[in-house]
Amino acid sequence: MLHWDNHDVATSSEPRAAGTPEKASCHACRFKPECLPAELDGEPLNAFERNVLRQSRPVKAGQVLVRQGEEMHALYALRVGALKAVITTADGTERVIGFRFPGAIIGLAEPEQTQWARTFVALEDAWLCRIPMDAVTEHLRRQLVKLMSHQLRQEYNYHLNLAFKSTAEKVGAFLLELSDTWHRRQLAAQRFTLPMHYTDMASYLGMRHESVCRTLGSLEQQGLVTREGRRIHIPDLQALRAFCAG
Amino acid sequence: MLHWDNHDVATSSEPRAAGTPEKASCHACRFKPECLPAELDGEPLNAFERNVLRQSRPVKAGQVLVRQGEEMHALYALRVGALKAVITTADGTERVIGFRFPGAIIGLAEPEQTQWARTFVALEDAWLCRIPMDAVTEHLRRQLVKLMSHQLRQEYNYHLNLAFKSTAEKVGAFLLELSDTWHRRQLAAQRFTLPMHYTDMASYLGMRHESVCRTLGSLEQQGLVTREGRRIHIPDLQALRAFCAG
DNA sequence: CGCTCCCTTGACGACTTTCAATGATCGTGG
DNA sequence: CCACGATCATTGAAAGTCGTCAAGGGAGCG
Repeated sequence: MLHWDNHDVATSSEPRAAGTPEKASCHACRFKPECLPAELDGEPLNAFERNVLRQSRPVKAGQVLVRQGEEMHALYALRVGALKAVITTADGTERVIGFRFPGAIIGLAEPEQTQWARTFVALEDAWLCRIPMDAVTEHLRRQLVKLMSHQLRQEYNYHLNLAFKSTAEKVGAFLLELSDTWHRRQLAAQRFTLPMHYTDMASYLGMRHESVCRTLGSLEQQGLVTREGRRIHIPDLQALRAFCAG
Repeated sequence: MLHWDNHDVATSSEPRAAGTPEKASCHACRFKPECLPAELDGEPLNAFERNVLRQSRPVKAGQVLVRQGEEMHALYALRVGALKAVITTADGTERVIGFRFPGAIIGLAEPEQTQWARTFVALEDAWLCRIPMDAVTEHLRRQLVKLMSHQLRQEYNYHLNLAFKSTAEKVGAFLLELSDTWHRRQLAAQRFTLPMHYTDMASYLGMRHESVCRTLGSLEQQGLVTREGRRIHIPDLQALRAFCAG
C-alpha cells in the first residue's frame, strides 16, 4: 500500500544533514493519500484532497508551525516528520503535552474560528498540508468527528498512563505507543529512532530527563529494550507489553 | 436564566435519603433547556429537544448507566446528578478517569455505532436524557464537534495537572475544576459538596485516598479551604488558584 | 444495635526528584 | 578538517515525597 521503502523514515534525522528543503519535503509523497489519516483516505475526499495537496508546506526542525494564542485559520495534516505540542503556562515554562506523527491532523482540539490552544514545534524537518477552514466541508467534518473521538480515547489512555503507572511502566508504554504509531505507518515496530529528546519525553510523562535516562537503562538491563543512542530496539513486544500492564 | 433556586443542588446527596425517585428526578427541570449544554440550547434544536425530552430516564446512585464494551445505541445528556467514568483494566481493577455533571453529553469519546469505551456510574441519584443515534442530526453533529473540541482541551488540561503538579496542586486544581463547573451552572462556586468519595477522587488524580485526605488537611491548615465532612468551602478562589499555579 | 463503608492518622520504606559533575554528540566557524 | 561551544545524555549521592500497611473513629443503613 505504501510506496515508501519500508525503512525507518524517522532515521532521516540521523544524518541530520537537515539537507535541502527538497530532501525533507519528500516530493514523491506529496500526492500520496497514504500520508493522510485512513479516515481521510479514499474517494469521497478527492475534491478536497486537491485543495489540500495544493497547499502543502515545509517546516524545518525546531521551527514553530503555529503558536499558542495565534488566530486559527486552518487545520494541518502532517505528512512527514514529527511535531510536539507544547503549552506555555502562566509562568512561562513550556510543557509538552503531546507528539504528532504523519497522518495526524493538527488542530482538532481547537474550536473553529478561534485561537490555537497550543504551540506546535517541529522535532525534525517536516512537511504539512494546510487545510483552510473553508475547505472543511460537511463531509470532512464528519470524518473529523471520528478522528476527534479517537483522539479523546487516546487522551483517556494517556490519563491512565499518567495516573496509574510507575515511571518504568510509563516509559515502556510510551515506547509501545511509538511502536504502534510506526506500525500503523507500515514501518518497523521494533526498531526505531526516538524523534524527541529525553527532556521532551520527560516533560510529556511528568518526569525528569534524568529519570527517563535511568529508567531506559533499567529497561535495557532487564532485556526489554536495547539502545544505541536515540535508536531503540524492542526485541519482544509482548514482553514489554506484559511489563507495562502491571 | 436558571429557574432553579440558587442553592447547591449537589447537597441533595447530603441527607442522602436517596428519597423517592420523584425527589431526584426533579420533574420541574425535565423540560428546561438550561439543563442541556449551552451549545445545544436555543431554537435550532427544538425539534430535536422534543425527541430527547421524551426519553429522559432516572438512574439511582451507584447504578451503572452504560458498561464498557456494551454496544452503543445512544448518547446521553446529563440533567441532574453526577457520574463517574471508569475504565476496567485488563487485570480487573477499576480506574476513574473522569466525572460528569449536569450539562455534559455522555458518549462523545465513543465513535458512532460501536462500543462504549468506558463505564459510567451514577455517584448520586441522576436523571439523563437518552439521545438515540438516529436523533443525532447533521446540525447536532456540528454542535457535538464543538463539545468534543472543548473536551479535548479539557483533557489536555488534565494531562497538565497529572504530569506537572504536585499532589497538593492536583487536589487544589481538582477543587477549582469543580468550582468552575458549579459556577457555570450558576451555583455557588465557593461552597459545594464533593459528589464523589476520596477513593474515586484519588483514583482520578493518580493518588491514594490517604494522600487525598492528608492533602486536603494540609490545604485546610494553610487556610485555602475549609471542610465539614464532604462539604468544601473555598474562602478565596484567587488564593487557591495562585497556590495551584505553582 | 451492630455492621459496613468511608475517613483519618501514624510510622516506615521505596521511589523520584534534586543537585552536581562528567561525558558524548552535534553544529558552527575558523 | 579540526576545534570549540552548546546542547543533550549519563551517573552519583542526598533529600523529600508519596505509597504502603496498620489501626482507630465516625456516619449511615438495615
